[in-house]
Amino acid sequence: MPSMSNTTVFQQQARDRLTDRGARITRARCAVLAALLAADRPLSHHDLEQQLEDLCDRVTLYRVLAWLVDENLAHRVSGEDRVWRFNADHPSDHRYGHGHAHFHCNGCGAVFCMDAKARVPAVPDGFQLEAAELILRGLCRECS
Amino acid sequence: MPSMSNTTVFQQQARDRLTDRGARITRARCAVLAALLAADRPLSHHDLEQQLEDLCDRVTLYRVLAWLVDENLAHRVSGEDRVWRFNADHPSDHRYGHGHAHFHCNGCGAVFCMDAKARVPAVPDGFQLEAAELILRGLCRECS
DNA sequence: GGTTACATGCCACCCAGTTGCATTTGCGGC
DNA sequence: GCCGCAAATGCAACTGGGTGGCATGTAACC
Repeated sequence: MPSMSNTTVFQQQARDRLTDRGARITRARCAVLAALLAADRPLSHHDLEQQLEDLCDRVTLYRVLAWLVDENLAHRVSGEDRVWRFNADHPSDHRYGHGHAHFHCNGCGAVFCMDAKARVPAVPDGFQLEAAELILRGLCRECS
Repeated sequence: MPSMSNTTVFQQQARDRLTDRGARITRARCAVLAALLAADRPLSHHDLEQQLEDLCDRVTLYRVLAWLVDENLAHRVSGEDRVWRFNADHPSDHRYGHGHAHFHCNGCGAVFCMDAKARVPAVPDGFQLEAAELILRGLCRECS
């Protein structure tokens, strides 16, 4: 990736993902997916709203995010602060495995993806386990 | 506990806890704490509101719950549905250890406490780990 | 270029939780 | 038993994340 700006790289990646899906290429989808791909941690609706300025409506942003999750292009992390954060799924480079742990910073509220995975325990009879999620809490680099 | 109804037992337990703390005994606190003690799983604000009918105001309920958490008489579980659920802490019988796993039912949304505990992994340099939480998802007995 | 189904913008709304403030109430002291 | 006061409660209005409905705009196929 020579003189191409990072932004453009992610924009292109985003477009490629969308065309792979046979989905409609729209400004909002490209921008949101590119932002998620570029981010090193899950972004909240609020984060994205700021980053994208008024590229699209608040509601559209919600809908695009929901759509991305639906299409398995992103996944949703629910935080202690009752806001959802979104991560682009990286199928090519599996930076983090599926069901990887999330670190929630008690200081700034940010969420980070970790390599660690949840070890799946046994559950009582009658319960059907489908997924396990490991949540870590503490202070991130900035807040320590 | 002979002819004493369960309700009364928990009411008494609740009163005892409050007096231990040297805290003021109020109708709302007794009722809420008793309800939590009697429950076999974390209760949401909504659950409690229904159960207590109009024993107290919506806001008071929020305040009592916050106070109980503050006093370490209860703890809070955050669910996927963005509502908080509350569990009485059982210090005498440690039914569940601290930091025990929670099972979230994808069917009815209920949350259950489990014996299993999170295994604490290593975190990257600069991060300070304070707590680990294990979330299990699937179907509960009723929903399977 | 024209058509059409899908995406978007705008509106008003819902729901969980909070804040401010006036009123009530538990409880220790008389 | 009664008083006084701090603590708890009730009420009303508010906040903030998220949703639903519907008219308009637009990507993609022809």
